[in-house]
Parts: sequence; C-alpha cells; structure tokens
Amino acid sequence: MQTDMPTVVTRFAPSPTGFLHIGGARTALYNWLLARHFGGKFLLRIEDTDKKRSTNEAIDAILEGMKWLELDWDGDAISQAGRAERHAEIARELLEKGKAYKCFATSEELTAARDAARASGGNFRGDLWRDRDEGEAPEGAPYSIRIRMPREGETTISDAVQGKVTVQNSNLDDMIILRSDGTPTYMLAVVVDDHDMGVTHIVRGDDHLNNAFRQHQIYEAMGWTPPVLAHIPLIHGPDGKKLSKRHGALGVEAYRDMGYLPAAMRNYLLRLGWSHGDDEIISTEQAIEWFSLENVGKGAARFDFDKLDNLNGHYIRNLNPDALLSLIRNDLEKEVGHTLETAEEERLIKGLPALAERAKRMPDVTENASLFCNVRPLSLTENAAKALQGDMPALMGKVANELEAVTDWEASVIKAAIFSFAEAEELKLGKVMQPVRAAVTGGRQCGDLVETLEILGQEETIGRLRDLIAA
RNA sequence: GGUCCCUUCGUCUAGUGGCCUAGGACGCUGCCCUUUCACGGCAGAAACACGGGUUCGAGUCCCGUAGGGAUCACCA
Repeated sequence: MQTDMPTVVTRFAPSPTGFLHIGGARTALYNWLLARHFGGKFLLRIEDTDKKRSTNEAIDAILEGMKWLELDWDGDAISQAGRAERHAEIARELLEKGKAYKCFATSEELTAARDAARASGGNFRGDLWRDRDEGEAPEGAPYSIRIRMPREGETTISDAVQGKVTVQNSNLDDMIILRSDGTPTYMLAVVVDDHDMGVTHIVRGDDHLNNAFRQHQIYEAMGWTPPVLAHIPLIHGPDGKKLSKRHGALGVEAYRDMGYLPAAMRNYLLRLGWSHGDDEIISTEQAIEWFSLENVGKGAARFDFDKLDNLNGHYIRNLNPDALLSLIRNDLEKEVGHTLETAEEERLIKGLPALAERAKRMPDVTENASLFCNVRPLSLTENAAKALQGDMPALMGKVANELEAVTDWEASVIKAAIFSFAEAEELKLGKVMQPVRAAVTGGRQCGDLVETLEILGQEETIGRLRDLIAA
C-alpha cells in the first residue's frame, strides 16, 4: 500500500562507544523533529560494527539518554552488527558487478603507500590492487574488498544544510567495504542499512560530510536512490574549542543530574543551530510544527550554560506544584533525613511555586524547599546568622509572643500583627521583617514572608523564632 | 600536508540585494518594582573577520586573504 509508506523516515545512528553526548542529543532531536513534523518514522540504529569498542553499558546509556530527553523512536532499536550477513551479501554483489575488487595488500604495504602519498602532498587512495589480477596473490592469502571508485569527473551532493558540495572523484579513495575477516565496515553498513530501512533523510554531524561523497558512490554502484542529506555543524565548548571527553563533553545524564529539565534541554538544543525568527521559548509541540532543515545554521555553535540556565528556569517556573514535588522528593528527603509527612507535603505544594520562581536548576528548588519541612532547629546561613546577632534573639522572642496571640493564622492577620508590633516598638518594618525572615527561613530564599509564615503554620513559625533564644 | 566545510554583538541567533541608523534572546550595566532573592518592566553598552570586485545600491552575490573546524583506519 502506498498509503502506509511514510514519506519521511529518519534515523539516529550512534555508535555505542560512550554516553549520549550533547552533540548526539541534538542530532537525535533534529531527526526526531523532522520525522514528527512530517508524520514519518524516526528509527534508532546502534552502529556496533566495531565489536572491540562497543559496549552494552554504552548502549544502555544512549537508550536511557534518549528516554530522558523523551525522544521516542519507532520500532525496536536495530543492531547494525546483527545485519552483517546482509552487508557482506552486498559487498559480494558489488564484487560480481565489478564495482569492487579484492585487495590482498598487507597492512605494512598499506601504511607505506599511505605515508608516501602524504609525503608527496597527494591523497592516499588505497588502490594497490585496483588493477592487479587476483591470480598474483599468494594461494589462500586473506583479502579485503574495496570499492572501485570512479576516477574521472566529480561527485556533487546537495546537502539540505550545506548546499551543493562538490569533490573531484580523483580524490576519492577505494575504501574497504568488507574486511578480510568478512565483516563489513561502517562505510558499507550505513549505506545498506539506510537503504534497507527506507531512510529518506539523514541528519548527522558535519564530521560526516566527507564520508557523504564516498557513501554516495555506493548508492551509485548499487543503483539506489540516495536519501536527503543534512550535515549539521558540531557543537563546541564554551571556550570555542571542540568538545571532547576530556573537555566538557558530558553525557545527557550529567545534565539531568545538574538539575536540567528535558523540556529545557530540548528547547536549548533546538535553538543551538536552528531558529524560527526571534522565537526563543519554543514548546516541543511548536517545534514539531515549525521544524525545517532550511533553518538550520551552518556555523558551529558554542555551548552556553547561562542561556540553558535561563531557559531551565522558565521551564521550572511552569511546572505545577505536584510535578515539582515529585521531582525533588528524593533529594529533599535525603536532605531533611526523613520521609515527608503529610503536613510537610501540604506546605510544599503551597510553597513550591514561589521557590520555582527563583530557581535556575532543580537543586535550587530542593535546597530552599527544606524550609517547609520540620527540621528544628533550622540551620542558618552565614548571612542569616549575621542578621540575628546581638539583641535580635530577644526581639524574635517578642515577635513570637505577638504571633502566639494570633487566633486566625492567615496572611492578612499575620501581617497586621507584625505591622502593629513594629509600630509599637517604634521599629521600621524592615527591621522586624528582615530578622524574622532570617530566623524562619534560615537564609533560604522564598517568596512573600507573610505568606511563607502562613504556609509554615503558627506552631512551626513560633518554634523557629524561639529556637533562637534557646540557642 | 591533501580534500571539504564554516565566519553578524562576549554567547545563541534574525537577516535570502533596498524595510538595516543591523532586530531578538542570554549574559553584562543602570533604573523601577520590593519585607530577602528572584520574576517582571524600562533604559544602555555591545557585531556584519579583512581586502577586492559585481550592482544605482551588499550583512546579503563573486573572488582572494586571514582565522576556525572536519576528515584523510581492515574506527564509527
């Protein structure tokens, strides 16, 4: 049926040699958005043809990263290694067609040829056996299979991001497509898999741009239609240098642990290299509707934590109290040392929005949230302690007495009580509010003080005030 | 070194030959709001890498230079 044939099929094809880093995450996001935009399919393929470097831990980390970012793929993740037989079959077909040939060169010969080519300022093409008869090879000698690249003319690819890019065919090397042990190389495997999986659009890092020409020739040799290519620029570190494991390249789970929200991450990554006019805050739904390869930038982008923080703050603020609580629950309970009681939960639900207003990363919320828990005596920050020096404890004791007389524990009443107290003591309002804030929050940030007192409850408020005298 | 790609405020970017006295966002500075810190509001400093063309007119097109990057494995 034509109708159930998706018009757009994209894929994300990471090699499982490490975690899902930020560049990979963005590549995955763009592929995902493109597929969702067109109502097509987004496939996941693990490029594990290099068994020596691939690990199951890495596969798990990548899958976990994708799930955390909420990028769902269609169908099961495909193992490239599991398709080796099919790849070898294509290699043999190419051989039969005369589009590939056997290479009996030893690694020493290859290295020597490579060094010579480089020394003469030329290009190594690996073609030692291109024009030799295989009968010249020793009986039973191992051989790899190399593709026979055209030597005349040029190859042009129309990249959706980079535009038309042309390279002279004389620069193309007769790369190995099947190793002497019979396993396929990446160069062959990608092409065969993308073709077999019906991939229509390949979005990947521009470190693959040079490979595109080489792979293009496999499509040509097989008579297959090449997919649309989009090579997106790489992401650099804050200092403009390339991201590497030693240099700021973190797995997405590291961002999760730092307290970034998946939605913020997606929004940030989306804008890092793609734009839609002046829009900055873009929901995932909106992104799906707007996403297009045409608006992907060509220049490499630097990763900027300040902007990510700003965006993250926005998404934290938009979380509802219940979601917020469930996100911080674990860490908060660890911090206060006990399972949250119902009364504490109730306070948190009321108090969390004000904290979210002030947060950039989730730990900002968690740290301040302990103020709504039963932890007495409350630990004081340096500034809070300073604000409570001298005769402040005594003053707080008086405030406590004043608040104890309040029969209707409600913000307006509490406020009136504090106001009249300040007036009676002939103190400026700030002179009372400031120490009360310090005493009750211990220096933690929160919103309106009086409202905070209301949420905290009369008993806890007075207790915290009197703890000062006791201490 | 060969090949290929890239280049607008500090950063992410808008800009597809006249709408650009180059716009937005983050960050930064100042002010306002204010019971802390934020949020929010207002104002401000801040960029077309350089040099040649093409054109009546160039950030936008072409060439060169410089700078940055990618790649050159029986890795992916």
